[in-house]
Amino acid sequence: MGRQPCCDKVGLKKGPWTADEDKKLINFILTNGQCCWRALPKLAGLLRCGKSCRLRWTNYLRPDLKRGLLSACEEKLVIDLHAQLGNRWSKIASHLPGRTDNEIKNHWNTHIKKKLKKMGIDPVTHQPLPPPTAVDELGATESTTTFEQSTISTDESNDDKIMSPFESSDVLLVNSSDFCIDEIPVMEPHEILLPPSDHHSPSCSSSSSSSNAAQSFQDYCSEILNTNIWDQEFGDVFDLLGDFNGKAALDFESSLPMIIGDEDCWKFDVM
DNA sequence: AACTGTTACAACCGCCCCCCT
DNA sequence: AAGGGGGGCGGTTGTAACAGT
Repeated sequence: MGRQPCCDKVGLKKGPWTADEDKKLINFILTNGQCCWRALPKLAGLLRCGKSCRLRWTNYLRPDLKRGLLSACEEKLVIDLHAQLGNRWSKIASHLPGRTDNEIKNHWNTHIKKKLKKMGIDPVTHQPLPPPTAVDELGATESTTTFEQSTISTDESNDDKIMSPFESSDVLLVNSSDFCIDEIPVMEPHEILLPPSDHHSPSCSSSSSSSNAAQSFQDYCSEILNTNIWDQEFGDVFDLLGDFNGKAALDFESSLPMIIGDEDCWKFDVM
């Protein structure tokens, strides 16, 4: 009855990952690349289920992740994309390189929802909220409107028809090979390119040329593993990775915007 | 200083989709 | 064409950190 669990949960560890587990996971992927997640924990010597490993890697350990709060421009983009895509966080994340669906979802639930409500905008429908009723003021009712009830279709087949907010006179820089989280390739460690380690600029700051950014993941991880980073904040470590360093662009597939650049390049009036 | 409430986010759960056989 | 398995996705939970009293 029902489907088998993704793994035999007996004896498997749950909860927060330790530095040692992280190290094992990174070491394994560094050596072997991403392979079958189900088999990975055993091969890597981890008492975790494959799913947990995948999540840990994609949401936290992946070297191309940006850390820290979403910038104002990213936030605007998220709101705009949410208006068009609804809660399809992975789709939204694919337009923000270095951000994960989980991160965006969390940020939406903890920050943006409240901001929109304060502004009198329904975070579900993106329409102006009706004036609060007495019942609302007692906090007894929460909006029960679902995204499906809104005017925006969530039908997958309509993805192509999504209106770009940048249809007018915006200058768009388009690069079809731009990184897209939705399409994380199975990479060998040597295929992962990183910015130089002296790149410490904060998010959305103007930053230096990326032309010298080629450093293999292998080199990078070796550096990390040799410098006892496991005693440090992970954020400090992956800050080495810097941030994206280019322009805002239009994603070919969906005609939706995606950030590939710094804030100065963000010329779109999203709201 | 101690306690309580709130916030933020990492991690888990279960369903769904897609690919392979 | 059907069934099964792996991976992806969105919703939810747990908990640490922080703020307020």
